[in-house]
Amino acid sequence: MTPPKRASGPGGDRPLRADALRNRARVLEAAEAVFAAHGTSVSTEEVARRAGVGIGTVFRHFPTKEALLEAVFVTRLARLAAEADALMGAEDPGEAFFTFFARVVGHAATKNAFTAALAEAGVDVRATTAETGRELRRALGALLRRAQDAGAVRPDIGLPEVLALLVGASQAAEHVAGDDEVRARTLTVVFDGLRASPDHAG
Amino acid sequence: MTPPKRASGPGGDRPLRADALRNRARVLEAAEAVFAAHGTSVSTEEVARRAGVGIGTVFRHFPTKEALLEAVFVTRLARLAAEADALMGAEDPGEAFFTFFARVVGHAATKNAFTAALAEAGVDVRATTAETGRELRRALGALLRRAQDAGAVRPDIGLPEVLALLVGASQAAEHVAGDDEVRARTLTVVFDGLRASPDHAG
DNA sequence: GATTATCCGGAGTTTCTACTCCGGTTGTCA
DNA sequence: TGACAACCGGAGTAGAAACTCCGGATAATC
Repeated sequence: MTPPKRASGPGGDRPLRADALRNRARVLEAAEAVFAAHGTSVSTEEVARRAGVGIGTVFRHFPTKEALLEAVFVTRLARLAAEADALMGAEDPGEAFFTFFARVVGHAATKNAFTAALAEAGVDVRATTAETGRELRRALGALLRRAQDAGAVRPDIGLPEVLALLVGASQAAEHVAGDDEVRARTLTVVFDGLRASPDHAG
Repeated sequence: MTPPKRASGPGGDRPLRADALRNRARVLEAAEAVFAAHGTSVSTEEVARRAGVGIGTVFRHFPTKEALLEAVFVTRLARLAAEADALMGAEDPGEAFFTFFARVVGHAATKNAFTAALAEAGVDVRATTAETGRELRRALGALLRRAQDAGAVRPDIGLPEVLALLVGASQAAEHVAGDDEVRARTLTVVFDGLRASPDHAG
């Protein structure tokens, strides 16, 4: 499924050496863990330490810190898009939609600084992020349409609203990270709002 | 109403000199504007420039950048608490509650980095912020209880849930800052969820 | 108006971090 | 197994930003 990574640049590049490939994966994994735990402001040196490699190695694979952040974000967004696609096969469209929503929010609750990735996906800053963001929006849009057709989600909202609510709910979940009951009740409010028929509120 | 500011420290301090008082106010105002426009990561020097004073002056009034940020946050939180108190006199409790909610979110839409202040109020990091945060929670709690007694807000949620939704909705609004229609529809979803009766979602 | 405590300005110091560079090491291929 | 290209580590560099310090200016007081 995944072709072997190649050195950056257009056209005919060589495949990466085995150790390089291994280190790249380690760095990415370490970066995700560190950024999640302490925010995106932690130093690149800390990421290198966590990955068990030198700083030079980190910067060779990701030429700037921003590129590293972007790579982490893209990884997460792609993972989410895949989850959404998987849920497209579910029998109950409404349940599929709300399950996905809850799962995204659940990730945000424990994994800090993830909201930024979601927000990024919505506004398309960088090129590669944009591509993966499109992928996620496509998948989420499909889930939403199916749920609306089944009458499980109000018909008067679109993808932008859902995306905004996703970002907001993730932030809210991060905010009440300690208390699972509060988080559940907060999510219930949003879900009830998403189900509400448009004529409900005079 | 406001007693003249005094030099920091416990016990018998002298009142500030007139120019010192003026500069302090200027710095605070400039900091709020700059942080709102470019985020809290802008340099203290930029704040000083905007305020038309030297860097030394900024650091004399606010010994660290963190103290400056905190002062800005406290100012905003206090302003919100006052707004909430003012709305306690409104005749329609439900309208008062939702008006306040929308107003807070409206601030966040244009004024960046304000969500952080709200979040801070919820978790009580610093001492002075904690005090003002308590004040805001008290006022918001009163608005909520009145609205619930009037049947305008579902009874199965408490202040923590509302606070989380406020933080989340503010983040969502910031995210769709460009599009007022999307923001309005997103807020409608949250409001409908807040109104929904608990047995609605069997 | 003279005196003095207070305050201001901004150059300088310290610290932190992203990023570079190259001698040494390791994987790859014949 | 030998030769070479690719890769690694981490000391070193550059730049930015928080914070300090003191000579000069200014407001308060008599």
